[in-house]
Amino acid sequence: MNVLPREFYAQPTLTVARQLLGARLVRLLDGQRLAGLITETEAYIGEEDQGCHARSGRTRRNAVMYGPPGYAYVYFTYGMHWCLNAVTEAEGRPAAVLIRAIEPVEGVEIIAARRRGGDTRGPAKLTQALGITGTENGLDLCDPASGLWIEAGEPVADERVRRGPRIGLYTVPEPWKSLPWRFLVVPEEKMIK
DNA sequence: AGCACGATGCTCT
DNA sequence: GAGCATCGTGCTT
Repeated sequence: MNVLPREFYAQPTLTVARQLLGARLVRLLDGQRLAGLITETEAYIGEEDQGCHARSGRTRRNAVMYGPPGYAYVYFTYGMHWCLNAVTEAEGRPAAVLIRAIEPVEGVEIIAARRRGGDTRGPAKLTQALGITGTENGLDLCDPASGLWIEAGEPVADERVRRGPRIGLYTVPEPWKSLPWRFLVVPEEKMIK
C-alpha cells in the first residue's frame, strides 16, 4: 500500500492530472477492496477558469475545492449523477482534478454487478461502480481510514497519453472551452501502429 | 460508429 | 427559474 501523500496533490493541477494516470483508485466498500487504474482525468483550475465550478466564487457546493489539497470533492449533477475530484494546489486556491475513467483491477466481479457490464469509463459510471456519493464529499484521500484513497501505480509513458479539450463544457467561453486540460491513456489495443 | 434527446433534481441567482 | 464537469436509449449512416 503506497498511498499518494498530500504533497503530491499540492503540485500544479495539470501536473497532478497527468501524474494521476495509471494511479490506483481504491475504495473500501462493505469490507471489500475495489480498485481501478485511472485512465482519464481533467483539470479545473481556479476562479479564472470559466469551466470550473469555482468561477463564481465560493459557494456551499464548491467549498471543498477551497480547502487543503488531497481531499475528495464530490458533486451532484444532471439530477442523478455524482462525480469525483481530487482537490489540488494550496489551501485557498480552488482547483481539482476530475477523475473521468478507471480500468477495474480489484473486486472486478463486484464492480461488474454494480455497473451493468462493468463499464467504468465515465465520471458518473465509476462513482456508481465504487459506491461514491455526496456522503464521500470532503473525505481525506491521503488517509485510508476514510475508505477512499489513491495509491501509486505503474507510471504511464508520454507515448500512451493523449490530451484534448475538456468534455461537456457546452456553454463555457473560449479559451477555457478548448484548453487541452483533459488527459487520457490510449487503450492497449489501439497502440498497435 | 455517431448523433440527438429526454430523464431528473440540486444549486445558485 | 435556469442551468448543468452525464448517461442510456433509440435512430440514422
